[in-house]
Amino acid sequence: MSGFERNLNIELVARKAKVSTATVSRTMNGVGNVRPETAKRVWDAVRALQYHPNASARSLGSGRSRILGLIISDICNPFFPDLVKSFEDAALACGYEILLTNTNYDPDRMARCAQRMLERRVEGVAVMTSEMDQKMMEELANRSIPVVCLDSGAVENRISNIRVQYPQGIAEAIQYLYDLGHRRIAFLSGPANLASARVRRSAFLKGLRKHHIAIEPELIQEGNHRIAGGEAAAHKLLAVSRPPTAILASNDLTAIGALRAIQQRGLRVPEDISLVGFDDIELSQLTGPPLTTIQLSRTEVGQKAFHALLTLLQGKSQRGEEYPVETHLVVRQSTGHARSL
Amino acid sequence: MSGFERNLNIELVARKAKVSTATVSRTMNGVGNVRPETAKRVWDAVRALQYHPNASARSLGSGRSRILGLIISDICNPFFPDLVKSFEDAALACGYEILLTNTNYDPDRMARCAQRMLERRVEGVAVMTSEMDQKMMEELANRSIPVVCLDSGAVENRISNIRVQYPQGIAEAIQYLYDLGHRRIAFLSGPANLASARVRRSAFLKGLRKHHIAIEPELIQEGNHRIAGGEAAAHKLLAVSRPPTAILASNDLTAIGALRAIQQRGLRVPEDISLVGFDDIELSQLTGPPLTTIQLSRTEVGQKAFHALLTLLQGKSQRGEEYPVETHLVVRQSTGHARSL
DNA sequence: GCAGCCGATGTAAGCGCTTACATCGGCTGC
DNA sequence: GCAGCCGATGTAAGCGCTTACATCGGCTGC
Repeated sequence: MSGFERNLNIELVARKAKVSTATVSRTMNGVGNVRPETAKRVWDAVRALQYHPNASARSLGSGRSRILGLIISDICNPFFPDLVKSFEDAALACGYEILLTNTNYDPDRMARCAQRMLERRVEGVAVMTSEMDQKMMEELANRSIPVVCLDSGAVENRISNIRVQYPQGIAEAIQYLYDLGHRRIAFLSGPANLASARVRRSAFLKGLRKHHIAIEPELIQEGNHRIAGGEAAAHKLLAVSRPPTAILASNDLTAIGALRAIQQRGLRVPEDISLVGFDDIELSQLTGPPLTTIQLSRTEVGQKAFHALLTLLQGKSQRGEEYPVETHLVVRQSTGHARSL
Repeated sequence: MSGFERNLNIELVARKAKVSTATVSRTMNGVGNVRPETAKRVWDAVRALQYHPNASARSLGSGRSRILGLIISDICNPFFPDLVKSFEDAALACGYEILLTNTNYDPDRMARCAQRMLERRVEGVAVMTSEMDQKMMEELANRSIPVVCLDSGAVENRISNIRVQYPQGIAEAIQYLYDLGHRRIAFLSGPANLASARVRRSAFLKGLRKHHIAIEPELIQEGNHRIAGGEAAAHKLLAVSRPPTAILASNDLTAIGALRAIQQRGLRVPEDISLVGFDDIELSQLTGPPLTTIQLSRTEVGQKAFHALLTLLQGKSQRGEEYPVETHLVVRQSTGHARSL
């Protein structure tokens, strides 16, 4: 109830339980052999004093932080909360704390994130953002810290990769639009400097080629993966001489922006124009009309990222691995037959 | 490039810079007097070795963790990301790390969150969720750790409170609906066990009384602050003998659920029924029609929470304070004149 | 010319844990 | 009956920092 006399540490607990600090430590950590009666005395003392071991001292003493780093771009981007949650839940269940940092799409801030990770001596890092920092990767490698990336380059020693199967879902979507009679299919890409945006774009181009549809540069516009960017890009798309009958967007926010632009021009979705998003964020079910989109499970990404890290940590394999995450078309109401021309 | 010889610690740096560890520490922390030439030698060594001080050792040595705890319910609830981001940005700018934990609306998990905070020796905690844990509050008080709550009870020693001015925005909304001719105004409340939901509800009742509108129990239904709950509650509301002409919802997700229910029944918003949400999450701009709602700035909440904590930490005032956050009606397209009966 | 001060730096204890190693009974097995 | 083992516990060093205190010149001011 009242204040504590000086510092509540393991020694106070040991004194109260009439054992040594080693026994307190062993009891609380469940290592070594402790007589049940002794353990009870220790736990009683812990409870009576409301003792919580100092995590810093624990890390320092054991040489293990039990912390995993999770780097994302921006928690306000609806892509991330699910991912963070699933990663965190999995990590907590295995006794790891997590250090979550946001890069805000800013290289300087990414460097700061990396520094914080290093200072905290994280045991592994999941880099769920494209802005990879080369210096950081080196420093992590120097310290033998395992890393899991998202859609990054090659798998290496202690570097695994979560590979989203973009082409799969995008091929499905194009096939679906093709079957509905669409031949003029536009693409609203993400920012060109974003790796995952580039992959989506090239998967789109590949899909078109497969159906022998000529690629018209004016039917590809660049957004920024945000609503406003999608809206602006869609307006450009709709202003061309022969507008598309269907639009595939690089992510759902872009698609939502496009939806707005289309409706602003007095056109209807899907009667006048079909629209397909990407990601399947919760929002995409709530638009009018609900969005047909390519589903990418963020929960799966988060869980796989954690397990990839855990595998590396447990040293089961020194070498990193690829972890594929599938994508699938989810048909809702923003797509329909191509308007006969 | 290659692996390090054993452990890279402050002593290695001191050796390389030909100074004592104290001088390295002083240089890196910018305390005490260090000759510029000496400081340069130190920084050169730090860079050359890619040295990052061990945060645990730092905490232990200095007795200060420089960590602030932030407890929220669920990062996937769209209320929180903005709050987290603004809190975190403010904290980082002042040299604090943050420990973010989710209670998942679960008392057990809340207890675990509290334990993690205590083990990490956070210097202050922002509890941005209603599920307050009494035991936790006591333990924090025992350790003289400042706390900032959201919409909680009284201000006490080392406990400040962010008080959202619910009545203000709700009164505005009811006045607005009243002026549009609405007299049968329904309320979709949040879960009764949630403190902030109760405050919103009583502010609603007070608003009705002010306009001498009788309170009909059947026009108040309980949701759960999620879309599905709002949908179900709204269906009940629309099934009564004399349905309302306007609905005020306890949060935007509930309103969105209600919107769905209304449209499912072939009714139009706002022609047949007006709808007002609460919170002004980004989503509320994207529904069809965009939602009239009562705005509550999560960014402001996050920033004020941090500054409240900082004030307590700096010991400017031992006693906690109240920090009001205003709410305001934002008129969009989900509200209109009451249908003449 | 020298006492005294102050800036610059070093020494070493201490923070609160973990854990290798030591110790010490009591029991097992021949 | 006793060597040897093992379970239970304690001792104390060590983890990597910070910081109080000590030290040591050189300069200031009379």
